[in-house]
Amino acid sequence: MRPTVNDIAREAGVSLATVDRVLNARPGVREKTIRAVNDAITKLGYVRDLTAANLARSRNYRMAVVLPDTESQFVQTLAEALSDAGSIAATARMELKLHRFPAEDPHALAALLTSLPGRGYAGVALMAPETPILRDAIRGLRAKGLPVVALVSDLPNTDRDHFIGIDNRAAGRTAGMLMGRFLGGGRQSDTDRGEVLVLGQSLLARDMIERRRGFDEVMLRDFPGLEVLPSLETHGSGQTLRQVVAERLANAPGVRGIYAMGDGHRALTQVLADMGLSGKLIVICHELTPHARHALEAGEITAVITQNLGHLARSTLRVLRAKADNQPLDQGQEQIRIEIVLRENLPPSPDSTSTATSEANKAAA
Amino acid sequence: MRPTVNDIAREAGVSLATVDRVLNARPGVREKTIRAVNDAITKLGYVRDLTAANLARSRNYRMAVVLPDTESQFVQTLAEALSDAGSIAATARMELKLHRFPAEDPHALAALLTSLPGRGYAGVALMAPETPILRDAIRGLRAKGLPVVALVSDLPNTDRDHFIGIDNRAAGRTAGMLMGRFLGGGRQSDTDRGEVLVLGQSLLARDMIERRRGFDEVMLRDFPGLEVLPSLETHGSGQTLRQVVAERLANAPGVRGIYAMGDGHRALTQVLADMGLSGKLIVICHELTPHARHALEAGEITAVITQNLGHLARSTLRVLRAKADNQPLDQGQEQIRIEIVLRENLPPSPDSTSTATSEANKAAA
DNA sequence: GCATTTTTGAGGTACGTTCCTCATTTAGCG
DNA sequence: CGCTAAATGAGGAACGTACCTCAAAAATGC
Repeated sequence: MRPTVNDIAREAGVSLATVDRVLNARPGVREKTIRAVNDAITKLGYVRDLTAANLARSRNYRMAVVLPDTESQFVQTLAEALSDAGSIAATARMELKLHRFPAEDPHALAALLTSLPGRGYAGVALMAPETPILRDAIRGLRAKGLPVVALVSDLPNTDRDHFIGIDNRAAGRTAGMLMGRFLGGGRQSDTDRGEVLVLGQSLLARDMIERRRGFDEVMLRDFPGLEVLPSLETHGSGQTLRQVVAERLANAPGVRGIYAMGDGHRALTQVLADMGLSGKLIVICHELTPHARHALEAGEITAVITQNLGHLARSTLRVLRAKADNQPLDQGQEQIRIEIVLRENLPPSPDSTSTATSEANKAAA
Repeated sequence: MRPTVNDIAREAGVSLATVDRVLNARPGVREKTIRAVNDAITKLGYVRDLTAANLARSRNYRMAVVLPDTESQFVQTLAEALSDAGSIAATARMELKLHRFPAEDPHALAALLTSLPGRGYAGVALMAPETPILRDAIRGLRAKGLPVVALVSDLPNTDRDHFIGIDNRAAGRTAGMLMGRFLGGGRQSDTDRGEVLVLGQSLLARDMIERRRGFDEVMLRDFPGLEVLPSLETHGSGQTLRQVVAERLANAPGVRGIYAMGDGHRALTQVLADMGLSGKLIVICHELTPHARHALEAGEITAVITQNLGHLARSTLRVLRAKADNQPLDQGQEQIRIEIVLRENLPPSPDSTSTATSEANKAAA
């Protein structure tokens, strides 16, 4: 049998109350006694039973997740992953509420954030671009004792407790290395000449900037024969994307690869198909959305750099809870990895994910 | 507030005892009453509080993990990951015991497995090659109600409840695609001629066979210009590896890539360095061991196909617990992905992993 | 309508913690 | 040494569920 607090008390020759004071760092215990209790703990190999502890505390975790109201498939998939993770975590006394804010309105976002503490939240996860007013709002949340976690895109100059997402600079470097190598680079033959097109939604978003920076870094250093063209902005519109890509490809016959830093896989594969270029270019893009999956399977996209959104969602919950409890994180588990997906290692489609809730219910019944 | 069993009883107009009977599928309740209770459950959105339930049951999960006593860095890293995950999971009433068996002795393994149920285990995870006697042993465990999970290498023809690991055939295909593309394949130029060396510990192990099969599949289909040489066996010995590789490379000047399906990264990079070939060949291998990390960083290895052992370890615990409780799995979470690691997306070294335990203790104190 | 079986209710104890209160002991200090 | 403040002990209630017993009520068969 595992030792309990009572065993510790007996072993240390103190009362249960004292053990409790030591365990929960309550004041009014002598150094010497604390040591005695800790010795007993290590001697018996006591491990606090968190289930019992949480029960006694009747601790529950109501968490807010704040996302932009963009309709992009990425944000949508993320929202689904989060709500799935939330409904599974319900058995562990967690509750997760999704909030949306108008993507281009920092003031609305700040107002929303400011209103959160009053609604009984124990923590906030947030995906948003960094603005001064957001910084203030986050400071306010932290001051009220709420942990704040940045999602997908970091907010390095704020008080946020943690960032959950990938290093976009490294992701860009990864894309660069793949692009260079796939184009036969590094072998100094004349075949590694050519041009590479880069697409981004908006060059203002920090993640896009970092990806581009990482991409350029590697291309310049390792693949000098390849010329990377200036980024084309799509502003999140498929229409614009098709237009600018078609125009550029028509004028630049030397283009052999495309690096798509943002969304818009469907528009991209479509314009390539229209021009009869499907499968003829090396196409590398980000985020394994359903469209990207199809395009990979069809050979229209060569590789996808992605982050596992299910992992990201579960990590968000774990990190928020740990921060709310002032507990340490399992760094290895919370590290979101930069995944490279080819057609060959495409994980099976998680179609069943959305039914996870109903399955859990069935089992409980 | 979340509804409790008492709320359900009140809502359904029955007693607490009846609700309990329904919830735990105990006999002696009329169909009609069961329906009333379930209606109340759905109406109030009741979710069973697993922490309280486990506490009441004083349920604890003592799990056995059985690994071969190989000294390979892979098995060692896996063992560490498992024991780390185990000590973290201790707070959730889980206890994990590692057992080793003589790698070449199926009878010793079977004897070990047969002795497990008596020792109070609630589940068994197992990494071992499939043999008839093992099949019987697993059947015996299952008959005694113990869930059995295959680790790393599947045991498809046994009664095992679940397999935790990657699809090695797909991993081989992934390696093949990378190898072909990195060697400039698919462009029909004469530069994609060349030979590829394949190394494996033993051609008998099922995972090696599958990797080789997947690799060949892609190479034949997509990169006909590249010739894949017959596998060289290293038998897990660095000595042998160095010898056979040196000999082959000396005799086959056309070799431009090496696919190492098994362990032995150190021996491989060493022989390449000795021959002045470091960084001159495309080298793809499996498992992100510490040596592989260094070699990646140094540019001696081009890419590593790997599975996240921390994830695998945590998944093992979750799956065993779910199986022991007859609960459904979160498929998305338990799916181990085939990861491609280049120098550019190498995750930060998890040096801190081994201190996770002490950190948790500190926090608890 | 009666006896019998089935179903339901009432109540209690337990799980391992947390977090109270109040009394008692001990240490520190002049 | 006595006084005060600090430290400790003793005990109990609570968290939400599981599981037990015994009695009461309802349904069933004849």
